[in-house]
Amino acid sequence: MAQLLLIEDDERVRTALMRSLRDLRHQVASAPDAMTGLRAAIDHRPDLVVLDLGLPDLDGSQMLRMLRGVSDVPVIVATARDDEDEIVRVLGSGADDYVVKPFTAKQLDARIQAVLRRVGTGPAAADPPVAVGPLRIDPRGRSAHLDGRALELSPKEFDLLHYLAARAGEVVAKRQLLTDVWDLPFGGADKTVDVHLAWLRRKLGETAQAPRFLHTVRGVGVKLVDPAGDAA
Amino acid sequence: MAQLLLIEDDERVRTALMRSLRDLRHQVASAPDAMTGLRAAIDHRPDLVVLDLGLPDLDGSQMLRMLRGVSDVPVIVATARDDEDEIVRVLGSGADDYVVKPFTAKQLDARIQAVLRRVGTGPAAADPPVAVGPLRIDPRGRSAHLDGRALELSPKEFDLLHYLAARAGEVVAKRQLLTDVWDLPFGGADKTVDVHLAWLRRKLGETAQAPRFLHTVRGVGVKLVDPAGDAA
DNA sequence: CCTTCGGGTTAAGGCCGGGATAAGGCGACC
DNA sequence: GGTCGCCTTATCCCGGCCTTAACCCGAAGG
Repeated sequence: MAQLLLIEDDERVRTALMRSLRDLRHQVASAPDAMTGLRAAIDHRPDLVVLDLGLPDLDGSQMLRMLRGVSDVPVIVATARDDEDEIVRVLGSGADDYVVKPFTAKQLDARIQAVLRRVGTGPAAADPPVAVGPLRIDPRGRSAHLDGRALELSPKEFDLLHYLAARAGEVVAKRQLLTDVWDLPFGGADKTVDVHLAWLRRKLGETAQAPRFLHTVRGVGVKLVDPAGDAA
Repeated sequence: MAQLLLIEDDERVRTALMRSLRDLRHQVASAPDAMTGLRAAIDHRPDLVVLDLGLPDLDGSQMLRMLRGVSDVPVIVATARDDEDEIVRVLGSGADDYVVKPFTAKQLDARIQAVLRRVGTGPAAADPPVAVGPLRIDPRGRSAHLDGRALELSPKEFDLLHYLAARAGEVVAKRQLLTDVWDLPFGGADKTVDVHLAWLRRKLGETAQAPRFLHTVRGVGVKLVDPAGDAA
């Protein structure tokens, strides 16, 4: 959803984060050190930079100043330990937000969305409403309407519906839902997804036998389709 | 579907895998050791590298770092034994995924598809829809349409139809179908294929005596052809 | 002309994935 | 501290799907 630049020296963390952020629909470039990161920031013009503190070649505040010299791209810093002084210093140097390790990709994504919305730049700033046939979903207001009538959804139900609606027509595996919606990259029981789907179906006024939006694809997952559209 | 580089020292395994991966529509180059592999990675610029651990001349993590020095090509490592430490170490060194021997070509292909889709590079990232005459197949939504009308297919039926449609005009042996669609490289009864073909024919509105799409070639296998096209 | 073999079709049975409901735990809010 | 809503987990059930088997037909070959 947004062009990101990830500056992180630990290769393990870097590749894992890139992977997860791409799953969450971002375009991600990365750099292992400050100098490469600066060059990438100049070349790629990202919407936002995620900057790990404790880089080998430059300290965080210096790096921030150099970044700011290049552009006014918003920056989220990631700190290893919960060092209040450093956080204060870094926020004073122009960082827009911070996250403390360890954190999940979903948590970071939430910060990214918030920062982009606040600064009002980048594609993710919009977080646009989704419409699938008679179903309208407004992420900003966390409200959903079906045929003009408001749906009363629990938090998880809303997230699930939003996630599926944003990928309308595409089959999504339950495990994928557990990682992206539930933020459980490893554990978690598929059954939980089934239950929430059942609740959603009830509120959407449909049954599993006569689905309107939520079609289960046996052995694979579920997909949300426009009942009127031909494209399934 | 993608340009692969297979680095594997055991010649028997290497040739078998190359053959299977080519059956699954990949272009495969191979190398028997780390140094040849590095050169091939530089020369061929593959979309993805499949790297066997336990090469004679270099250990896995070293090899990974050198590969990463050459390019940011995604890597899937194949490990002989289920050594958790080694897997963790290797994933930390930048591998994108791993498979444990013994594995089937289909299992490896599934990993390849997943990795390419995740990193968003390579031709296989798309997993494009297939059209053969009036028959349209959408792998993302796992839906198939004939003359604009949706087909209700079971999971195996869909996989089978998709596999044949992606190879339209080409005769495929039943044994090949058992390995690539059923993932049964050794056992399995050809009859199962026959039964599924019969079901498919029924749903496609054709009979074996008057075939429209599915033509059996006695003693060899089946092929799916465009009824309108001259190419048979 | 008869045998053999590959393929087509239908039926039966077992397995497994998914639907539904209920109960329990947990945190939030009051 | 109490109450309420939400999420998770467990259990039961049902139905579809895949496999296997049996029988039939037609073609190829002796």
